[in-house]
Amino acid sequence: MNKILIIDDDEELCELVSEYLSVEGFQTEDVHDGASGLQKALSDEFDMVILDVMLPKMNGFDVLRELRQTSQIPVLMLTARGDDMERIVGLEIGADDYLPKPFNPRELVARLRAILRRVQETKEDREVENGKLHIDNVEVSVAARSAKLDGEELNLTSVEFDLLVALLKEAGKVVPKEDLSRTVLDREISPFDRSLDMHISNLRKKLDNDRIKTIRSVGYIYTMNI
Amino acid sequence: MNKILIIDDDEELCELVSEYLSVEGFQTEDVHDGASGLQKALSDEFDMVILDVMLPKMNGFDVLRELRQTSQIPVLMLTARGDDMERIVGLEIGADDYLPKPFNPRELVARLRAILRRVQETKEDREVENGKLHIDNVEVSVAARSAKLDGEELNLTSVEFDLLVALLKEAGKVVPKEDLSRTVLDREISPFDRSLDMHISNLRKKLDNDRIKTIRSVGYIYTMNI
DNA sequence: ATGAAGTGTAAAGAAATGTAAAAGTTTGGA
DNA sequence: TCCAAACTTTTACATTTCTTTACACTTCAT
Repeated sequence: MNKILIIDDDEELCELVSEYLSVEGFQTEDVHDGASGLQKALSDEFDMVILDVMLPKMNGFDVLRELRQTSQIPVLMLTARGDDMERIVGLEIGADDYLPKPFNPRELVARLRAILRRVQETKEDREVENGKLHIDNVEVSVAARSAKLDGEELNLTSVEFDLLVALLKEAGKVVPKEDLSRTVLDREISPFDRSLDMHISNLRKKLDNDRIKTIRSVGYIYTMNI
Repeated sequence: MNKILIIDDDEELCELVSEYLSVEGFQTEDVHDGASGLQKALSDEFDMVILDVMLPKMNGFDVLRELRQTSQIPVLMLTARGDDMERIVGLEIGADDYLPKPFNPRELVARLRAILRRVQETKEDREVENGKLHIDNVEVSVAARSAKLDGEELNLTSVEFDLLVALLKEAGKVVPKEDLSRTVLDREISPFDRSLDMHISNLRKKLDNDRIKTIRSVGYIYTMNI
């Protein structure tokens, strides 16, 4: 569930929006001036901010500028209809979108979802780019050469780590022993080489889930839920 | 330089926008119907697409829907002013933003930058500028031959410093012992030469993080937090 | 069922690594 | 020049990691 912070001095509007958003599956909280809005926004408990430009004490642009010093939280700004300048300034100092008042609540939701989707995707892209593999309860960072099971660091040897990565990269597909030997042990497999089997055995012990299955006379597969 | 594909049947508008965008530092190319627009968009040579809704042969929504089957390229849609429905549909099927026509070119640029900012933030993590290596909490100035951990000067010997630089330059990749011996100790490694291992051991003590990992029978790797 | 081939894994053996301490080398000042 | 401190390399041994061996067990074709 996404938590959204609404910063707007119009309490009636806040209530209306909150109601609509809760129907759409968002959790909301609203504050009515810039200073306390900024404080809340920096508190790290929200996924997104809806920010009005016209505010008592500290206007929306000032809040946004302050916020962007340290935070990347997505911000959708509410502006007066037709004021192009305001829209531009907002986007240039780091708003993710704006919506002119008065707005259609359906459109508000569509925009919120568009922004969240964007953020989510770039996060995933970044993870992939940096070599993160995340399958069910195991999480592997290739760059950090660390593997976690249920959030807890696994103490894997170098070969075990490479083996896990090789399997996770092809999760759900059978990986032939020949391939594993080449990528993990860096040599061709020979008829009585049991080294790989031993590493599988040790890895299974450490993972302690039954995800690594054997495909007789072919290789191994890391199975996924669903 | 970012390459932008403009899909709009209004050739005059395409030219105007292209001109404006080139001044702002973008490269552009324009096509005037949906089918060839889709083809271009899938060609992987653009960083972003500006897509008009009203198009001959294949309208903007159809193009977007097709495009989203396989591509995550950012798309900004151009819609008729005031048509909420269009905006919403566009966002829901995967546009990253929309802009109602007629639009202020400054606003177009602001929106393009906002979207690209989101997408491009990935590349900023490692700075390798003017002889400085900065990875997580260690910072090395090659020119000054100084290394800092959490802002505090590390008292490294000459070999330790060179070793750290050699590892940081390839952070996230395994550096073979042979290479390290050549670049750091300036000699070929021999079977029972343990000098490098000692320097690694001493460097690890001083760094006091667990970033330097061993890859048995290959070399060492400086791992990164992601 | 029966045997051949493949697999699981404990345990022994081999190889590589970690590191304290000794030995050798360099450096900078008196 | 000589010495002492700082640095590097070698030595030696403990430890870890990887491979091989050995044997019990499973699977599959006959």
